[in-house]
Amino acid sequence: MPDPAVRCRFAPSPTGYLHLGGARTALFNWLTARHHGGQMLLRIEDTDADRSQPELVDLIFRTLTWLGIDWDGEVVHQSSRGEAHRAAVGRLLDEGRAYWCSCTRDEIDARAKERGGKPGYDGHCRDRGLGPDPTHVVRFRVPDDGETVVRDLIRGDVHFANHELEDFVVQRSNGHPMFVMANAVDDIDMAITHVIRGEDLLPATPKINLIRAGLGEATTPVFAHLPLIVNEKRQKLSKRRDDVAVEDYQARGFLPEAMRNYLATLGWGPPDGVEIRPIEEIVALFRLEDVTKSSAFFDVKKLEAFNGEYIRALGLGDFVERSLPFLTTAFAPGPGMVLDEDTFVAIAPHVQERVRVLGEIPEMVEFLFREISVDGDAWAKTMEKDPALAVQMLDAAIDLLAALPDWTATAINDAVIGYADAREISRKKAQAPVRVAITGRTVGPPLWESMEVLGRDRSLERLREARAQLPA
RNA sequence: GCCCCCAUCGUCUAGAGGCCUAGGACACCACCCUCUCAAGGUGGCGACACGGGUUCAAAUCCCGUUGGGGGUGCCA
Repeated sequence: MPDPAVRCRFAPSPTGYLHLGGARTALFNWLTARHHGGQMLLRIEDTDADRSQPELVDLIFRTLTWLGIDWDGEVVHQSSRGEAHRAAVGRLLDEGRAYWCSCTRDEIDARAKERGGKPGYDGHCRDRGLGPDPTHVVRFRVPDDGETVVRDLIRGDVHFANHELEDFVVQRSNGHPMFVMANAVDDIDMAITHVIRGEDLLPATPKINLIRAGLGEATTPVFAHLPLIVNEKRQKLSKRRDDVAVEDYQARGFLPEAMRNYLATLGWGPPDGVEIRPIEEIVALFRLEDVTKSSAFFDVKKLEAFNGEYIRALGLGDFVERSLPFLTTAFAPGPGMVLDEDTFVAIAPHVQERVRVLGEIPEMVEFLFREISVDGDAWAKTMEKDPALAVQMLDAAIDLLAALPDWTATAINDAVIGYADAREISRKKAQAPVRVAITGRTVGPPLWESMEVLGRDRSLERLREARAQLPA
């Protein structure tokens, strides 16, 4: 049911392009916000100055927009909230919830090794009464006893024993807040009601709740830790190993609505089982409570199937418009290259039902826009395997088509197929040499339509060229 | 090591104790259609990880085992 009080946020850190996992997180936040008629906010988590790149922020905005994920209000840049973060750390310090620490990583590790057992911080500086220093960090004093509970809409209550949590750093020695600190403070100030993010953040959540409580915040937001999107080895998608940049999928010719629709099925399914459907319906049906618990494999094959359906559902004009950028990229002006939009429009209906991604289009229609180079395998399979038949069909086609009164696909079909049928040559075999002569390939759009679009002169020219390369 | 999460066809999922002989989608296979390739149509293959409980009844609840994953930074 609608609840306009719902406030979600997507909080990427600009350390790279938008990746699949981030896009899915953004989408589920957006679906939740729109489902309830609440707010979808954006926050850039750029507290790690060394790793954040401002120019990547714009790319993230563009990619979200491409996916049709919009947001409300001003984007919050975490880097501009230093004052609020420092004030919060100060409050923790004043109230004895946090303390200054001078320990280096090496010292911490050395002590851990010495005492054996669990690695991690031992609370060495807890009661040393240290003050600010350019080399000191601030650590949160985690209670020794009790437990911290994370209420998660997807996973139920998750319990963490406080003694398992070490005194974690909330402020770096350079004065910048750590992720959990900035995250907790900003979520409070932005009045976030639903924190929807990847499951990898679940172990950090008790720290955030501890900070909230330490800051005197009586409530916690509703958490929803989404199942991870994994690769074929069932590992979390990684930028190094896997193809995760959403921009790359855009460049390959995936439609944003197909991508968005597919992403919605990763960890969620509509009650009626209808997977491919308008986003409005998904918004209406989506419920965080229904999100799956286990990780989901990103299956490009299935994405392609979705994309193919979306492409076929496009109106012709829309299809052409979306295809053009891929054609102009592939068919950059040059010698022997003429990209004629009308020509593409003529063949487009046949192309539309044959591609799964728009990036496949140039290869399929290349023969219309420049001189062909016959594929070696194609030539061998059709011309060299049965030269007699190839010669017969090519000669027949040249004669019949030169004399054809009307240059239409139907007329071409009747002439060539009529010839083949009369001589009991299988249609499949009869068209093969002609196809290779015309397109240079064994597969492609319907041949007769292709020839109609190519035109009589160019078609005959190619047939004669191919014929010339075969024995007399 | 320790903490946490997860476990239904190859994959994404439906399933909230009897509607399950476990449904759908993608993939795969076969056939039909057909000028190639697609698209479309029809059919097929294919799963409740294992072991204990609870119950008249368990894919569904509980416990354990096994397996997988995530986390364990002055990254986020």
